[in-house]
Amino acid sequence: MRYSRLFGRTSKTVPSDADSRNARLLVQAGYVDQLMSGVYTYLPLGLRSLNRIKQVVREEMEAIGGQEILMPALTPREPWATTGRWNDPGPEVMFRLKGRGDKDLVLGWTHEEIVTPLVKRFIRSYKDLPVAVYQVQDKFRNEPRAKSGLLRGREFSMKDLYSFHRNQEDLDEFYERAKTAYLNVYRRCGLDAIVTEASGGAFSEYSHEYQVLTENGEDIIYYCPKCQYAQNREISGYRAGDACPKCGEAMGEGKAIEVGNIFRLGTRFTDPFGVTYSDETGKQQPVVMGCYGIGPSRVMGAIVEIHSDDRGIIWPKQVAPYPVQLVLVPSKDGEEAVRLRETAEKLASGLAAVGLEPLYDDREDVRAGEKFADADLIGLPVRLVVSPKSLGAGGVEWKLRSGSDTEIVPIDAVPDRVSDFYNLT
RNA sequence: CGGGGCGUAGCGCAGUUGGUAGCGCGCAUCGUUCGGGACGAUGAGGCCGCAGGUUCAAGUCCUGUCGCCCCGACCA
Repeated sequence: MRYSRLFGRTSKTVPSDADSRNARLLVQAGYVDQLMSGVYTYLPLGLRSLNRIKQVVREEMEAIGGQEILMPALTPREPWATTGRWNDPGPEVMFRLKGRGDKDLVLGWTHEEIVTPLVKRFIRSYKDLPVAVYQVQDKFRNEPRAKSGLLRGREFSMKDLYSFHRNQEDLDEFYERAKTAYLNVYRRCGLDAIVTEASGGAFSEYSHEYQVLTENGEDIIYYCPKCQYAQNREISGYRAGDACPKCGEAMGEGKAIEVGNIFRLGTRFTDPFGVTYSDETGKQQPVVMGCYGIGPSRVMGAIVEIHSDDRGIIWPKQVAPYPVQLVLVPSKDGEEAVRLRETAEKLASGLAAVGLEPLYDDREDVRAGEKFADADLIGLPVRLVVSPKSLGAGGVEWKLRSGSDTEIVPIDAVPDRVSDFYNLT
């Protein structure tokens, strides 16, 4: 992608209302644009990162047998009335609107009420179980107070997976696999998530939240630095320094952002919709259910909160919008300028040819300093510089965003070098 | 929903006791610069959030309203 043609731009200043770190950096670097409180447009760079996060999520969901579907965001009142959620939580959370004929409609804020009747249509026998379906979709929640950039929006991206089982044991077994899959997602996204016991609502003793420690978090958790056991303060009687119940180590207290939540729902939703199956004896049995949520947009915000410095974002490899920022440093010497440009163009297409299309800063009228500042702000993991200096030294300059060392790499060796860097993961 | 702050050019801001709007950045053109956000010159860009009111006259005073941010309460 030629930077000169990229829709969206970096800015030296940032809107005064973008106060959280992720909002400030993502707006300043041209990843997102705020439409209203808690609602953002994803610009090309932002959408690419968001899509890469979603891709990681999809791969891990598929790995545990999840099958992707897409349910509507526009839903009718009836199923919400069936489960009682039309009135509780009601309009405090739901966006409601009227359709033709004064019909009550709800914008999807979660999808148990939609997926459960859906699954009922296809479940007859124990042979149809277990089944797990998921979707990646924008959710709408009428937050009393949207805040902190992508961390708490009124429209936000959500992956919600629902699993259906013949009994509690089967749910438990799947639940454990989901727990692991979730940790894989966060690890691949560069987040160090802690599985945290949290309120289970009416359905189970606990749910599990995935919490990432950061000063900008909204939750307080107590966690064991040794064995990683953790509880959310909302259910916890612990205090900082208390002995971990699992290993005895002193527990820590920290602010954290919740990047996922998994629940054993039991028959909370399958009962009201009458979802049953025939067991081996032909007897009808209730279907047991679990649900599992990750917010890719919130994950994106959390990544920026954590992986950034005073100059900009520092993307983890897996979720960077492009693998490489290729910087062409302009030259005053006409002949040399042509040579530099040819080298950079060739390198850009060479990288693209092996699936590593760079963000290529081809701007002619911008000085090196500004290009470097933009590269730091945008935060791609690898920066390659084609300049009189680098060519004089026999190649292009290689630098990681996360470090300060530079080295000269021969031009022909660059695609392999970048490729190796990304294959390590 | 309580408390607080703020709405003036794309962004950041100034605007005095009321007299019809300015600075910086950015943008356009030209020249000089050229590896860490350069400099000079010229220029374009405004429903002063919106609606009422007071006044000869409102960015400025009054009332209302909408929006944004922060702290609470609540929540993936």
